[in-house]
Amino acid sequence: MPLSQICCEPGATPPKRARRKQARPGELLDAALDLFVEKGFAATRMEEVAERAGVSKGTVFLYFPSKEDLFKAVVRHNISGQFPQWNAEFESFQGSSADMLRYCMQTWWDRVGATKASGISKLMISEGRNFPEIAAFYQLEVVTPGHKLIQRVLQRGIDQGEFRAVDVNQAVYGVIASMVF
Amino acid sequence: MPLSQICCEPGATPPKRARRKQARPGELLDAALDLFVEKGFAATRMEEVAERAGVSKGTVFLYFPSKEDLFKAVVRHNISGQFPQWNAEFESFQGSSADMLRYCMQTWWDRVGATKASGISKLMISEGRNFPEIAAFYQLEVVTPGHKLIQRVLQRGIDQGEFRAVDVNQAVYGVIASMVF
DNA sequence: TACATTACTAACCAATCAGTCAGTAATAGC
DNA sequence: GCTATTACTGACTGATTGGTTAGTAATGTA
Repeated sequence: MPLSQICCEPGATPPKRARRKQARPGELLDAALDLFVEKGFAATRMEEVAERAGVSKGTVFLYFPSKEDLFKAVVRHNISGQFPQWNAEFESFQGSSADMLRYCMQTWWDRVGATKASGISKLMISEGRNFPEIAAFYQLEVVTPGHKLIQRVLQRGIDQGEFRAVDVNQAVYGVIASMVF
Repeated sequence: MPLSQICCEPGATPPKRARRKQARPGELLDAALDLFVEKGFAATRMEEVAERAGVSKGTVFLYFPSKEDLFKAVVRHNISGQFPQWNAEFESFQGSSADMLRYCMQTWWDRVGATKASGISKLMISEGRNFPEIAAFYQLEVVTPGHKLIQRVLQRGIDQGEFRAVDVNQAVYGVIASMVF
């Protein structure tokens, strides 16, 4: 069912130019996520994003100033925007560090690994080199925070005598690798 | 030293428009390999290839009808063109299959893995999806023949009682993985 | 109903780049 | 030297696409 009909009674002629300021950003982000994951950053055209969201190309630029900004917004909306919450949960977590590590990994898997958003990571691997600006952004907002969070969990386990005192940075890569695969 | 001076005595004014039909294809292939590996397929411009080879853009299209054809020629020149020789060596190889496998892997490493050409494989992983025509070509001319060659070596070893009778297709992936990493 | 505001559209612009071609200069044949 | 051939050039074209903007229609307010 086309989006334009969701808000209208069946049979009613949908207006050609609906004004739905509230819903646009989310719909554009969803359309962009689909297309970026499916076709990559470079191959996704802004007009396609617009078409899939049911608006004209100009409207996309009304909500996002550039293609890069749209992509960044997609990453924030689907991945990095969750770090504050995760960090807060880390602070208040009461159980063992092993449970906490399991919880972190499970949460990541449910919210990112098993969703369309996982395609974003693959995308960065393949296209990052061609778009340094975006690669730097991804490093800053996803890679580094993720690394730091796992690091803190492992360090907590070591400090509390739960884990052996291995090299934390090395161990982080082990954890990440097991999630990527 | 600019290529245009190699063939001229020092001090002589090099002609602005040298005619060197013999040397052009090789020089263009070398320039293209460097740029494709360094910047990827999409990001490499034909005019850059021309510039690095010391000719104008038009000349590139004189020797290669399209960018895709240039890329295919690079792959053939650096990788797949060696399969006929490798297959011939397989036919006439007299030693043990284990030696043969070692020899295959060593040769691959010397001629491809340890050279710039290895960048082509990485390139296909990252850009293959955006250029189906090229991906199909690479599959047909590199992946499948390589797979088949290793398969034959392993099968020979099993037939002669040298190797255990494992699943050949699975084992091929093991061999390839050890070379890729 | 009349007017003001603004979400939205579509035609447009400008930059990029693969591919073309009319013309030029280096060589070959005489 | 003179003419024919052809390797080579570089200005051009056309298609693509990110981004702009003048104008339009939906909505709010009175």
